[in-house]
This record gives sequence, C-alpha cells and structure tokens, in this order.
Amino acid sequence: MIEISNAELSVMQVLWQRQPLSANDVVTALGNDKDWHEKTVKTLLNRLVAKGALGFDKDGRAYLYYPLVAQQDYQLEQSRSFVERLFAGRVAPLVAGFASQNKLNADDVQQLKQLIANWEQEQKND
Amino acid sequence: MIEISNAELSVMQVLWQRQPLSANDVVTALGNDKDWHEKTVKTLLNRLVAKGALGFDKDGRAYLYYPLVAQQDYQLEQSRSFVERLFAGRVAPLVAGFASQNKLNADDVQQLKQLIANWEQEQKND
DNA sequence: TTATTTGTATTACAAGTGTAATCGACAGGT
DNA sequence: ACCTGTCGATTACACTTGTAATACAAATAA
Repeated sequence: MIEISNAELSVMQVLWQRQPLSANDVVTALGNDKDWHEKTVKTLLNRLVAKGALGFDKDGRAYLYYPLVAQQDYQLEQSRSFVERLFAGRVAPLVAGFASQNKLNADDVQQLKQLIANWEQEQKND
Repeated sequence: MIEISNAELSVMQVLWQRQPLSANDVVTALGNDKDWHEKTVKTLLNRLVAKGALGFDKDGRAYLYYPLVAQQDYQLEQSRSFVERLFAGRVAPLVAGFASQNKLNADDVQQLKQLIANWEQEQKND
C-alpha cells in the first residue's frame, strides 16, 4: 500500500471528510489544528498526488483534489500492520492497554459488546 | 516520548524479550526474521543508545545492552497516538475493522469479554 | 612483538519528511 | 498592453531512516 506520512495524513483526513476541495479549502480546513504555511500544505498535496493517494480535476486554473485511497482501506491496513508490529498481531492486548488507562468509555464498551455478539453469532452459523 | 523507527523497533523487541544482550547476541536473535548485515544492527544499537532508548554496561571490550524504555510504556503511548491519529481516539472502530476482516479469534474474544467484565465492575464501584 | 581479528565509533549515502521559498504562467484590473 | 496577484511546479535544505562500509583501538594468536 501507498505510504502516507504523518503530515500528509492530516491532509488526507480533510479530504476524506469533504471532497473534492481546492488547495485553499484544504489550507483553510487545516487552519484550525495545524500551524502550517500555505506553501507547506500545497507541497503535501503535490506529494500525495505523486504518490497516487490523491487525484484532482481542474477547475479553471485551480485544482479540486479528492482521495484515491479509501479511508477505510487505509485504516484497515494500518491497523493490521500496527498491531502486527507492536502486539504480534493480537488486538486484545491493545484494548487492554486502553482499559488500563481508563481510555474506554461506555460507548466503546457498548460497541465492543455488539462486535462480540456478532462474532459469536457468526461462529454459530458455521 | 522517544521516537523509535521501524528497524530500530525490531532491535528493541529483542531486548525487551531478553536482556541484557551483547551486540552479537542481538544480531543472532534477529537472524531468524531479518536479513540484516551485522553492521546494520550495530548502527541501530548505536542510534538507540543515542536516543536514550537503550543503555549498556561494559563487559570487557563488548557492551551489554538493555532497554531504557519499558515495552509497556512504549506500547501504551504508541497505541494512544495511533488510535488518536487514525480513529479520533476511539478504539472500538479499530477492533471493528479486525472483526470485519475475520482477524478475531476465540482467544481475542475471550480476552475482550474479560476486559469488558472488569470495566463494568469498575463502573459499579464508583 | 607483530599481525590479525573483533569490538565500538565514525562516516556514507540515497530516499523520505517537515517545512517552506522561488519560478513561471495565466487571469484580472487599469 | 502592462502590472500584479495567484495558481501549481520546481527547488531547497536539514533531519531521519535504511542499509551498510570504513576507521580505529584493543585483545589475541603466532
């Protein structure tokens, strides 16, 4: 899969949320969190296009960028490789870390229970 | 926290498992998985020392290396920042990804159930 | 005692990254 | 018909990373 750096990822997040956007829209959207120069953002957009992570259509002189990599695909692949590297591929210990730091809230637990219920249902259907 | 690169992480893993080890022991331990030149491994050891991730005692002319960063601390911090970056801090969607790819096995589910049970117990005790 | 081996330390070097500045072309104002 | 602002494209530059090779010092073999 395409390698997306940390700074580049922030740009992708913007475009995963709303798409397509002009370079300036991306700059504006990032303005809240990041203290990046406009030129910096444009460099990142360029690199992402070069990597094949973004595409664009021309709108007069400006470009409208959109993701070529789906957020979910990226999340899945990165999660897999992260958990592989740090936890030998087992996700439960990662969750245990969150629990131990009180980083689980009722919503998380609710969702996890649902996942487990589904999983158990699937097992039965085998 | 100290930044540990991917290649460096493999070296850390070895030393988290057994410690302290000489450079050559580390080279040997890595021999199975990685196809790295001895010099490469020594460079990585050096860089990890420079970063403060490893310390060493002298054993005659050779060094015996040991971790200065605890594996668990590293795992916790990296998990936190990974989940923050990719999943806005929520761990459940990450687990959902694993589930959707059939990457959950009975053990994982068992552990997750246990975590949830503990969590719910804690809630009551508040 | 000298040559060789074997540790660590230093140096190498290309690719990727963070963080821009500069260049060249076109659109719009005057 | 120009000047000026604004696009994207190209260039910059230091730091990190992957992947070693070379240098230097100490121990060991002859």
